[in-house]
Amino acid sequence: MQIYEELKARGLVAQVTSEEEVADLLNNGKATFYIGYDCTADSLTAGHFVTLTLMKRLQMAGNKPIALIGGGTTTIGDPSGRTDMRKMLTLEDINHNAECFKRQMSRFIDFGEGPGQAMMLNNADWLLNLNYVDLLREVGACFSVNNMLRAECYKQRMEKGLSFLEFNYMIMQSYDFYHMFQAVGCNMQCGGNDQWSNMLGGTELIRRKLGKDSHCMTINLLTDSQGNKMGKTAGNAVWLDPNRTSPFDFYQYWRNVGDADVMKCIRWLTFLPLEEIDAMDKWEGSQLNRAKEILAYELTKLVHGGAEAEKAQETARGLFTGGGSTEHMPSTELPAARFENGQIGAIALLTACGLCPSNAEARRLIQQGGLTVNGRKVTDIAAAFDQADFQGEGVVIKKGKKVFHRAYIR
RNA sequence: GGGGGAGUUCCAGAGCGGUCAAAUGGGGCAGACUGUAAAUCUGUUGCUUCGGCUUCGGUGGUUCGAAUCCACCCUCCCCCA
Repeated sequence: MQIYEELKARGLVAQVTSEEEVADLLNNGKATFYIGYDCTADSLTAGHFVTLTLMKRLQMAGNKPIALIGGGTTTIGDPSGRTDMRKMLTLEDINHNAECFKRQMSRFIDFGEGPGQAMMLNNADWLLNLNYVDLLREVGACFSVNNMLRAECYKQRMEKGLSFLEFNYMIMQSYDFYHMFQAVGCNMQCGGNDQWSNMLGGTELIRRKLGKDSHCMTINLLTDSQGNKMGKTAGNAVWLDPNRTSPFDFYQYWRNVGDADVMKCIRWLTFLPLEEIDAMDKWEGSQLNRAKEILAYELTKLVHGGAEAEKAQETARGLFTGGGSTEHMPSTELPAARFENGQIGAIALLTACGLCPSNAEARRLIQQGGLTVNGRKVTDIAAAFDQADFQGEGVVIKKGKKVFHRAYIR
């Protein structure tokens, strides 16, 4: 099976400009494609992960990837599918974030000078020096405001308001494609399906200015069976940076996906062969727990490496099925100052470990029976623990049913 | 430029001088049930040294007392140009 057919079989492909031509490019290693990443935070998220795996798959099939860091476009902010305007970032923040992205991507993607190796570019290099009038004359004439306003991605903003700044995002993105088409022979753009209209802007611009064809392919957005975006917990992203989302928490996120979503995730995100996945398709009921383990393990391995994946799996098994080690669960070293007369109160312990943001919430948690320390349920908000207990391995705090944390002192 | 409307706690959205830390729904968290799933049910959901303290776009003002009234400002929406 060739790569394009495999992508389809995995259910990834959403839209393509021309199925025939895109398949030809990709299957024969003729594509030099780019995927853009706006650096609005200092870490990539699980949301970006889907496109990163796409990049890797296409690279493995012999195509040349360009990871485009949006150092320039981030200064504008993509309004696609958003109901509010993004916070404006300073140039320093953006540069810092771009550096972080670069480091993370290098874990998956093979960058270098060779023919199949990936390039990394930053659109700040060409966007930031554009001259307004020149730009208007060069590309402004190629865009129809009428069409732009009709674009699906602005739909929500037509009610809530769309600033001119953000409206220009599409033009900047189109310019990127146009620029790279000429500068580095980039003939294809890939991205999430929410980017479709922005992406078409680029092919249109290239056709108008240069009379040449270029292509786009979007992949489906990763949503659960309810239609909610995946890769978020309580509105917070699941990060790829181990300091933001520990490998254990990352593992747990995927270990906990719903029954209805496991196989889809495995198909989309892992690199397991399709035959193997098809065989798992028959699993049902509690058997799916095995599939969830596979999913969590495979993804953790991709993002954090095999050693971390082993640790996370071992820790999770230990915690949920008894025994096992507590060594690799997220932990906090308590400073001696948190202890008073050699003790720390239950509420202070929860806030010190970042398990509860306020004393009130910690108190509530305890009163509602959601705290277990070293296997013993704590229901007294005045409970206190001896400093000596935190020596060595420390104590294991369990918040609710699934959040484990270790607190220790040196 | 002219006219009309709106900004409320994580989100949506009530409240329109005291009984408002603010209805209701969603989301979150916790409990029960379970398979570390889903669905369902229950509780909870500003902070606090539990005396209080700070919230209803911003700044001032009226009042014993304001999310609620007034002035100005900011932001957004709609209609006309």
